[in-house]
Amino acid sequence: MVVTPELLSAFPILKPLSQNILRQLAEQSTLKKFSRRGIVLSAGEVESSVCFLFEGRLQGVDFTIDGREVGLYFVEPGDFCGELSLFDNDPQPEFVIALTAARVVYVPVEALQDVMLKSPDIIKVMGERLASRVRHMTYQRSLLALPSVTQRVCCQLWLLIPDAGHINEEKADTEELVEIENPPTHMEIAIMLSVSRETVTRVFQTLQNRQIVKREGPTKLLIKDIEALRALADGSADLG
Amino acid sequence: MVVTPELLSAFPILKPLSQNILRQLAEQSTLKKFSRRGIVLSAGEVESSVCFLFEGRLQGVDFTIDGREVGLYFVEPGDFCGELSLFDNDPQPEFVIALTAARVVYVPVEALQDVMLKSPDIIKVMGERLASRVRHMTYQRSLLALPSVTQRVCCQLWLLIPDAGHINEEKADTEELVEIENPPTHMEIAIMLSVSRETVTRVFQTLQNRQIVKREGPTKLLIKDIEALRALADGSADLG
DNA sequence: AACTCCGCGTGATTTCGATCACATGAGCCC
DNA sequence: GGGCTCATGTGATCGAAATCACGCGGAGTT
Repeated sequence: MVVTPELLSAFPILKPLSQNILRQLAEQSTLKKFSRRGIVLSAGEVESSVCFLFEGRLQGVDFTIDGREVGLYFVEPGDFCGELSLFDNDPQPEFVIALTAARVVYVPVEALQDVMLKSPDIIKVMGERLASRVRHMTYQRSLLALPSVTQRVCCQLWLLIPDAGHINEEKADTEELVEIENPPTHMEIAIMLSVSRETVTRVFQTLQNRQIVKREGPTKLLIKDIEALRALADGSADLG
Repeated sequence: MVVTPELLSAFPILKPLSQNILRQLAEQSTLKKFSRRGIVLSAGEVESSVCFLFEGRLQGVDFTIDGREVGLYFVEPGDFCGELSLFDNDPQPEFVIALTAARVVYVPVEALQDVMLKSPDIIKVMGERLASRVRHMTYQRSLLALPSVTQRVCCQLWLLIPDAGHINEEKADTEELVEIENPPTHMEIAIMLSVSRETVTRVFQTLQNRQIVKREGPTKLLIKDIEALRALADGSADLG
């Protein structure tokens, strides 16, 4: 499908580029639609693209030697994935699959590399992005060392809250209702944390009993008590 | 202590740089010695350096919310760490500590960034390096999902074998004795895999009973049966 | 409407590894 | 040498979560 420069400029990372460059990129890009479980990027792929997510949610997944699925990260709209191939020529290391119906813009790496050569800004931004990815993986790794599975699940849930960072500042309105659209399934959370699906279900069950979260239809999860969730996530409370 | 351009050129990543640039870098660099458990880099540090390891072994470590130590990666001589600060201005995310006595060259990020501006080669190499770090973290993450702790330990041990990659090719001489100098302690391996120190000890005990590995003095670990170790690592065998 | 698949919910059982509590022995520093 | 600390070795106990097994209901399909 046709990709317009306007579509590309919807992505923060591409926004600063000139109209000219955007047009050039757009020409080489394609828009693909995926339904749930669709494979956006395959591991081992040689000719690769950077995938900009327009709509939906993706998950990077890997597999252990014995075939277990491992969740690595989530991709939210406005963000992208597959950027590793910009930096080296090795194949894509992990799979990226669609968790919900999704629309993805594929930009060939070569096209983007050309742009990077011309505008050092983008190099810088891509470098920052990769660094941020490392930081994020480090944090995610430390989650796995938490002794309490409940705490792991609550931390992960916390990460799913839209711009969780800014919530700290406004302690006043803790009553604010936060919601997560199209939350990952229990299974998808489970593989992020290397716990069983049943365990995640049981944690969610308890959270609902305690009025901390609430399902609002099949596509929405309501966080009714942010403070309680934060306390569970940072370990100052537990579901004894 | 004084750093000479020759010392810097011992590092593969700096080797391609011109004598001029090396001299310039050397002027701003310092050499520090550490004894076991010394802190090479602190998390949260603002003014940071890239640390080139000349001798010894380092470990990147993080801590969970509840204070548990988490092992992230090992650094071998010729390699470096702390490179994240080259890409963004955020503080160093994890600690790096010396596992053995070590000699480390500190190169201030600003100096290295100047060099990067002038020679795009280095940018490229640093980008590749960061990408490789992501790949490595991804692999390490998938280790944590292995159901068998024995397998986890054997995989980690496999990663410690000097250039483990090339062993695949020479299947002929599987009798070759491989050795690991100054192997990490059981505790250091344990935190990499989020298992208890005792469990690591027990796995090693079994490996020694089966004549797969052998301690050779306090500073050397002998791999007596590479094939057996590989089989345990890839799951085609287990320590029933 | 009947069928199927998939995500969720829940109990019973079991097992593996954490934890605790030691012992032992090798450097190391006065 | 004597007394540190630190790495390793080992047994006993216990508990939390994996696994197994199943029910239930909603969404999509034919």
